[in-house]
Amino acid sequence: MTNREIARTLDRIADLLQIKEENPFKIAAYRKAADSIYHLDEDLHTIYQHGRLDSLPGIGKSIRAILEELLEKGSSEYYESLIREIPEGVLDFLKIPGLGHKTARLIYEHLHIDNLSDLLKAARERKIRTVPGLGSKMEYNIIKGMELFQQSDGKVTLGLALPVAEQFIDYLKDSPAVENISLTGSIRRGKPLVSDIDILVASRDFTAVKNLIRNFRCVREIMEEGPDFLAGQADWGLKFEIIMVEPQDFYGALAWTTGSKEFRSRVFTGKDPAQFAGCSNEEDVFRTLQLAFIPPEMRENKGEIELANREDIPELVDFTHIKGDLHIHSDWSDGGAKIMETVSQARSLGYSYIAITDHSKSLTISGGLNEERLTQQGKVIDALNQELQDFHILKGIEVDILKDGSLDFRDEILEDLDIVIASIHSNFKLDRERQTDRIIQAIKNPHVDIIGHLSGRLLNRRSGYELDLERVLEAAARHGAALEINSHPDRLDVDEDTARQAREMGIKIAINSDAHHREDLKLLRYGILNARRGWLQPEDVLNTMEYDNLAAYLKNKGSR
DNA sequence: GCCGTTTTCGGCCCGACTGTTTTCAGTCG
Repeated sequence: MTNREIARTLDRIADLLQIKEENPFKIAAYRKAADSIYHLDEDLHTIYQHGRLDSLPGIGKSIRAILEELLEKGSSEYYESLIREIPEGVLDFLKIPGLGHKTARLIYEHLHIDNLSDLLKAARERKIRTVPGLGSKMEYNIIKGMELFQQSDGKVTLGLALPVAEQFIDYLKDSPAVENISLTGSIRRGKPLVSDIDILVASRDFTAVKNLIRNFRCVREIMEEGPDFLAGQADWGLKFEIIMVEPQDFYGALAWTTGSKEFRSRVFTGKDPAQFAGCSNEEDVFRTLQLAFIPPEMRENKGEIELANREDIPELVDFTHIKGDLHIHSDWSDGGAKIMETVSQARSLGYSYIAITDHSKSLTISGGLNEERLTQQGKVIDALNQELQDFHILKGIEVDILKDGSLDFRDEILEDLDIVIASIHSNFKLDRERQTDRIIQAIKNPHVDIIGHLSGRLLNRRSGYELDLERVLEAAARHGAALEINSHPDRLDVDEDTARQAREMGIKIAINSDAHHREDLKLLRYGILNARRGWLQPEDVLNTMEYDNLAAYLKNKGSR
């Protein structure tokens, strides 16, 4: 089992205990342990083999025993015993927004429903209201929640699919039967939600490749097989398809399979695949097509083909352009890492600066900083900056935008900071007009440099709040506020279309990790994919600036 | 269930919103 799967099992234990109304602190202990394992940057198997499970925070005697069982056998007796009491299907109820553990238990006990489709049926038949304490609103809630589900159409986040896809590639690439290998399809284009993992393999021995795949530990089931492909289900229920081609056909096939349906039909219709035989890279393929090379993320038929015809494809931002990360939490609020741990991680990524932007006081659950703690933190950062060579820590805050659009700190406090991100973390359900006014008021504050995760969406879980995007972008452009691409793969917010529109309006974008743990800094890769899908170029992105330029830019912001 | 530069027992992030109440419990962030 991977770290993420083990973390998920612990989380499910916590959910089951919560449905059983066990001691809340015991539940919290399982959640903490799950979180701790989820954010490890080392394989739990390795830690176990070195006898270091005890050293992990939040792992004591009981949970360690469960981990050992999971690592050795892939299952846990404790977990099995819990799902004998509460069927696993009841856990799915929790995916419905507004339906929590208590309600899940009530529905299961009174109606004996243990799966989502029966739940939907009961809601439609108005049976939910027969449960004491539940009413028609919950029925509406369930029906609405299921709609969101069905909209996602079985798609999963890139954050879930990409690591598994990369495990496939790591596993296959070293085999002598595999001469070349690449992601392809929507996952290669970096779409935030993908329906499956597509991988293209160049080989002279398809049988050998198929056997490799069948024996891969991430593969659960082979569902379909053809002469040159194998499709099935991997860990997490992820669908995959491995396509095999002869080595000389690899790059032609790669270009052919990467683009969206619309892109492919415009670029490849009527073309003979044989004409790409022997291409030694994708640039060759595009040359044969008499087009400038189009980066995979752009291949959506949204105007890029016209640009390629004119040899006018822009240079897109990539990781090598990134000089720092401007949205990072530390253990001063709800982050898991000390500031210096984050600094060392940032340095290993080649950055020359970071901004520490913890939560502000209203977000009590996340340990938001009050004025006093913020000042203390500022002094600590000043001292660290004295010691650091060739690296800078910006003093910042992710300040809450309150319900009325005012900020959680007075201007005099914000003024002293190097960088201010303003974000919404409450009152998601204001009407469009009020929500828009609220954000615009924050944008107008001269100390606000960046608006964090503008839409508030959580992919596959929650749609964003009601907003008049046009008005917000106009205000951002007028007042010189930047927008964030929050790189967390569950957010990717702003989305690619908004990023592209912002770019066209001259609004700067900051590609931020919103890291809460050391290794979360690496989530920036998702934000960069999103930025590239929005056609962003290095000069559009705030954190491609060298430190001195950025510092000057931020300093001038207030006077613009 | 975990943890301890006060502690091996007694603590452990909390406040707002909402729907279902008939004075509050459940959910969320």
